Amino acid sequence: MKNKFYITTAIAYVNAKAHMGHALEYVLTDTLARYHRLKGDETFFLTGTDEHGVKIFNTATKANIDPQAFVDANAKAFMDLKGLLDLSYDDFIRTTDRKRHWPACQKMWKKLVEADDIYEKEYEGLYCEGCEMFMQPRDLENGQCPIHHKAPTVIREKNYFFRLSKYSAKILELIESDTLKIVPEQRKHEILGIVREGLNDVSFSRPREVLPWGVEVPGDPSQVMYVWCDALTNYISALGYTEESATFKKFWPADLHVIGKDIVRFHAGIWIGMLLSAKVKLPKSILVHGFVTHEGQKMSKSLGNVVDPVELVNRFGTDALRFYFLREIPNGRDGDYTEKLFIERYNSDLAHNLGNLANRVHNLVNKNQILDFEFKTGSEAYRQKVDETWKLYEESMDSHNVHEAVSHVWKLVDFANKNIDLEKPWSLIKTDPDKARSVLCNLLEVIRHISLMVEPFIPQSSGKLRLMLGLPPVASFADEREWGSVTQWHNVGKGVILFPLIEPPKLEAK
RNA sequence: CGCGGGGUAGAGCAGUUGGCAGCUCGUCGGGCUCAUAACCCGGAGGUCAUUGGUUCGAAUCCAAUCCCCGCAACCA
Repeated sequence: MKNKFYITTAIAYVNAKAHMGHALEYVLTDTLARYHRLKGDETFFLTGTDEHGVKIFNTATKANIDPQAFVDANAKAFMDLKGLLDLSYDDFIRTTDRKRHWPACQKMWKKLVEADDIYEKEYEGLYCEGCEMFMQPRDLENGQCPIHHKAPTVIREKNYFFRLSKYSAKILELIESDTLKIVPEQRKHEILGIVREGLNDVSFSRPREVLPWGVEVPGDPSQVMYVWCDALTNYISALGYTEESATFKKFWPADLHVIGKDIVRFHAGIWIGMLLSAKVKLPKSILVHGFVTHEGQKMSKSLGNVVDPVELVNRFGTDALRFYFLREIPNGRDGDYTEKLFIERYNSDLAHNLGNLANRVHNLVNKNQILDFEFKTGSEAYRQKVDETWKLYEESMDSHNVHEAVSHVWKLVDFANKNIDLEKPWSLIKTDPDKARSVLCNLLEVIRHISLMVEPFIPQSSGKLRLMLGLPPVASFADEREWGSVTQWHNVGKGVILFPLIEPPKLEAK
């Protein structure tokens, strides 16, 4: 019996290019998807783009570009990340997809109407023309917009509202009981606090004059769906919610939504409310990640300290960036990026610990012409360490704690480095070749296990490692998870430099 | 008294059924020489924010205080 695993990222708003936060989310999600695939779960990994809204419409028209052409170009930049970050998603959904996405949104809307959860309301708000958005009275300074120093105008408009308040108590219960699991725990507390105060009904549509770029409300061409019913529905529209396709039936509900800490309330609140109302099954859990700061500061255009993930990949490579995110950023918390730390982590963990380990073992095997040998039983101590690592690794990965899983694997790398030093195969070669052979076998075997465990983190490097070992790429854990499951070492390659050292930046560069 | 998170070695962090304070990086000393000036071993470095309490014993439980950071309707 095969388990299924459906995992999603949030869809990216395409009015700007991808930043570190997107990259972090994609890498984290990709790693979990890869893990589940190797584990044998039938896995579906979805990502996509959010392409509607006033902001995008205005940016495009100001630049004299057709909105669709504008989002096409921007969405492409996000799709290009697949290669750059080595992402393994199965599908990419765009909210401007009129064939797949729009009908699903409209079906969702109709379901909400059927449940009597959509009602019409005259909305009155303070609108700042400069900001092009509604403002809350508490945001104003002396009745004026603090940015544009102009009094906002009072605008009245017709909106459809979604009766989210009706589901407030139910949602609270779902989160408290972990029926909808929110990890890490810290984020669960945060959202519980918000839900306990009671969720309010939310505006679900706006007049077409103010929101011309979006999905039409069924039965009322004068109204366009506001972001919620449009964007959140992507998680099911891509699977084929509209026609209740086989894919939809197989993969929904989602096993895991991976999102940033700023949108927890929408996923744990509005999205769940919508599904309850439409009588669609609920996602099982939500994994919340933090933001990426730069030298301890929030990245922002105004501070001019934005780090471009694409540039980092070009400079240091895909796996270097993937590894940094996974190794350095603890579950759910904000992570800091500094170039110094990035290079340090890479040089120390990847180059010196893992890369050098693989290199020295392979060179010992090659130099001493013991390329072709058979693996007997191996050392009990090594076997135990590997088994123990697998257990911890799986525990961490199964609870979506990738950061912890990485650190377990690196303890195994340390173990190997320590033992090669204790057993000194380079001198055993001269005194006791058989013993040397068996030591090297144990080490190769450990490296093989490492190549399996790191595949979800750094797939390219895992592939190179396998090539060195003379083994095919990792296909699944099941085939190779046991100690000693590879018995013949015929094609052990030469030691190559897996991770070339990165020169630390010159001081004057700063 | 809005809600939530946190204050542990130079930096970044672990550490709740209370029991001699740990990890990574950096730093200092030693070892090894198979390897990417890598790897291994050892040392130095902390009044665990403050104050009081419970206890044979508290980073860990309780009370109070100080400080930092998120969130409070549409920026991952």
